[in-house]
Amino acid sequence: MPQENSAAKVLLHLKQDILTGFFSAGHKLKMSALKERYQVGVNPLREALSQLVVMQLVQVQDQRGYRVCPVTQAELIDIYDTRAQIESLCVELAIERGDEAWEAGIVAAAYRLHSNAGLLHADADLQAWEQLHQQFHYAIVMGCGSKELLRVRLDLYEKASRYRNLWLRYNAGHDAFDVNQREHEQLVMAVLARDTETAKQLISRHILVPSQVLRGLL
Amino acid sequence: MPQENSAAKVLLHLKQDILTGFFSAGHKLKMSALKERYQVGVNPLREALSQLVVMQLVQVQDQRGYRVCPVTQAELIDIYDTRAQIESLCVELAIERGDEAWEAGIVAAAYRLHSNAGLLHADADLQAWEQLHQQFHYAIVMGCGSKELLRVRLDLYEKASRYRNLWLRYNAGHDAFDVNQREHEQLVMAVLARDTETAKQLISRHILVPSQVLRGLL
DNA sequence: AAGGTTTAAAATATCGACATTAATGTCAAA
DNA sequence: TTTGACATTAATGTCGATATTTTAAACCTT
Repeated sequence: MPQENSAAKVLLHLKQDILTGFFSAGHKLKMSALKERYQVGVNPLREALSQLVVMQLVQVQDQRGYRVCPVTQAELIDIYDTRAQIESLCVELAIERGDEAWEAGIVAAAYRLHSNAGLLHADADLQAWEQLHQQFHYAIVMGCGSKELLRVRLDLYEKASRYRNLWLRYNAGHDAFDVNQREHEQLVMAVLARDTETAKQLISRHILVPSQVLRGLL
Repeated sequence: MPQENSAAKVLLHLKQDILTGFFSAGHKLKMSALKERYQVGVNPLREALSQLVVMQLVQVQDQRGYRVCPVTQAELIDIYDTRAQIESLCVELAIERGDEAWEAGIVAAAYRLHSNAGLLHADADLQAWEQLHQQFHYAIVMGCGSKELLRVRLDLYEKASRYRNLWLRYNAGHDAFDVNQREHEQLVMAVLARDTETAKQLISRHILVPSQVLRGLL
């Protein structure tokens, strides 16, 4: 059994706690509290925190410890705009480079997402739906075939998660999701038809709409 | 005087040592050797190494320590292709959004780069030229106005540095630089004329040419 | 009472040491 | 000679302790 070092375990847990909002933006991350919560010493904690600093989820002030990066409206807009640009780029390249297996993957992921639309109405499984949603969009962009580009995309996705989690709570039970479903269908059609321009416009809007909702919340 | 913690100092130094090739690809990074070289204990070292793992410059094998990420031709191609895409995107947005101050900055940076072309023939100052080169391209892309996009671009630039340093040594004294100079002039003209398509093609080629030279070296 | 200074408390950053795990070398048996 | 098991060596990962720095609280001065 590959028992990974405790810094890695703490990293995953702490990252989740930040992305889900358990530790809210600007919150001071005291060593004593973190030691208590994750049951590890200071050194693994500092390793995990150092990594989160690189991911820009945590700030470090010298000799003054760590705190969760604050969220701002300017950053929200920037992240979502950039995500829209990067995702568009991925879609463009995927349409250019994708093969038949890629097409099949998209159809399969779209089917799974559509089948489980019911998850949206029960708050408990919102995260499960989000995972299917994520897998659907990944099925499309993976066709670009570039590990680096997909990594950039994932970084931005995770950075946006803190904001998105707000949006998910806000929209639970709202009908914004119906619009969402239609957008997915249109996107699949445009992508499979290799209609680059339409697909790029659709994916861009798909990402930017929640951002506009969120602006009102900050 | 803001005496930053030693992990941060080690990070900068170690990063340079990896990017410049002092620690070559695949090299095992033993704690004892690093302690000796940077004059610090294991904990600051582990912090710095953790951060480099996130930056994908260092790999960690559990209970088997750290080693410099290997370089492969596949990664080289992917990084440079992605850089070309991202830089094109930055240029496109910059042309769309840039103002007069942005234009002035480009002209100034181009002038400085052109004036110091002599640095190319003396090996000692190759890094100085590279810095001017970097500032020139930054002057162009900064017009896009997106911190996130510029950060992505910087990440890729740094990841490419290991490969680029090979290229710089290989090309020292060669006439590939003359071509380089002409490319810069053309790029400035296209950008200032707000000719998006030409500018994108030029910047893409500008990035991809060294990559093709490097393929032969790996 | 307001403001600045000193003192006490808490938190952080680093080191040294220890337990655990992997790598290396040795030796016997096939 | 090669192979496999065992012992030795080396390196990693973690914790507790310490020195330094920041934060706060109390105190004195005006």
